[in-house]
Amino acid sequence: MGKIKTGKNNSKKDVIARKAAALFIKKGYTSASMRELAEAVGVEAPSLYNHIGSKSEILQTICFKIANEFTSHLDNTENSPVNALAQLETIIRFHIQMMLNNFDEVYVANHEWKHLKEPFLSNFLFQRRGYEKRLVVLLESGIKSDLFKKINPYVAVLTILSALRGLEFWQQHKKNISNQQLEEDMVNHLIKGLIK
Amino acid sequence: MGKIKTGKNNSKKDVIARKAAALFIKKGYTSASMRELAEAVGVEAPSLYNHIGSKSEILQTICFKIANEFTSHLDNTENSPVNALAQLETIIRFHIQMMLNNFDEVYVANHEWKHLKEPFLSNFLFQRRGYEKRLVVLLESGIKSDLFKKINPYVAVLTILSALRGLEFWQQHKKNISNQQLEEDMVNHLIKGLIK
DNA sequence: CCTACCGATCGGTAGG
DNA sequence: CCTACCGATCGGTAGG
Repeated sequence: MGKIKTGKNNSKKDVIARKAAALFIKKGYTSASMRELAEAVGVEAPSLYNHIGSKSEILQTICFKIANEFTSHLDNTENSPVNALAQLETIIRFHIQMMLNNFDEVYVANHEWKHLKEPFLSNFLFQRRGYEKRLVVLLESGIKSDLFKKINPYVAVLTILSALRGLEFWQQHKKNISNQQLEEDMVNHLIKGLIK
Repeated sequence: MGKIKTGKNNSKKDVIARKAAALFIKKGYTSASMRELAEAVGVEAPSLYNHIGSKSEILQTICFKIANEFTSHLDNTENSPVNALAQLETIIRFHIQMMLNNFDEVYVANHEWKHLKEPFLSNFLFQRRGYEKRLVVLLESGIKSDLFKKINPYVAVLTILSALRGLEFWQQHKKNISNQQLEEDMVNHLIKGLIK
């Protein structure tokens, strides 16, 4: 009875999604052709359409899956009974873990959302903007509580989110440093700075 | 004799380059068609080829112009007689100024280099990698001089470069804060951290 | 700088 | 899941 699988993670649709994410990273959404994707999956191009609706549907699935994971983690964090500094640290660590453990999908969501079709494009941007605004509120509350410096909270959120996004470039260096140390050093830098 | 112009900044080739950068941002290199570019310039598509060699040549010009500006600024900074902290601050401020003043071209160089053709792709990555390595050396020297914490220098460089790149997203907020203050807050955050 | 047009490739469908 | 194929669009050329 080898047919019973652990969840749906090995269905053809999931294989297509995984191969698509890798291909979108390598070539970009527009340059990645359905024929190339079919070859990676091991079928002819028209056969893909037995499992998916369209090329853009694949992109939508990836982008919103990731966006929803970040949003729901933020929901949980905001409801936790710790102060703004501890909440911010939790969020930073979550971003680092997402980058390290879901690299392909996070990368695609960060880089290829531009190619979403309406209304998905507007929905995605709306959701991302909402996420950023909630982080700004968190920073503001930390400033008011005298936990943080009197810095512009928009600039701080931009700086933090951008630095975290930069973990995309980490693959190259992976060998020289453990994920654990990477996380500690980055959290430390973003919160406490560079100077002794 | 109104034909004498200030430099070559208004030649048709420059107009094409500027419109192309804006179009590459909006649609991505692959999705931006030469027909759209022609329309933005105000000619028919085949006429573009009287001024440029190919679509990919436009991308090459943009990417290497920006890469060379960063590299030559780093050359100058390394030769200046100040310590590692002051050098790092100078570099950070230069990145911020480049993002604010040459937004379109920096954005294209950061996002669309993937579509460069060989050998340009390899050259570009080699140059960028060299730039990053020189920053790592600068960080290491600052750590040895006890100016900086004992943090992993690769992580610190990644964090700083990524945060600076994130100024791409700044356009939206521009109204609420001056460029001057943006620069001070970001320099402050990246060097001294967030905590009081 | 234009009109006319080329071969290549695209996402996707028909039909079995 | 395949073969056969569609209309649309691409970057670029010929020729004037």
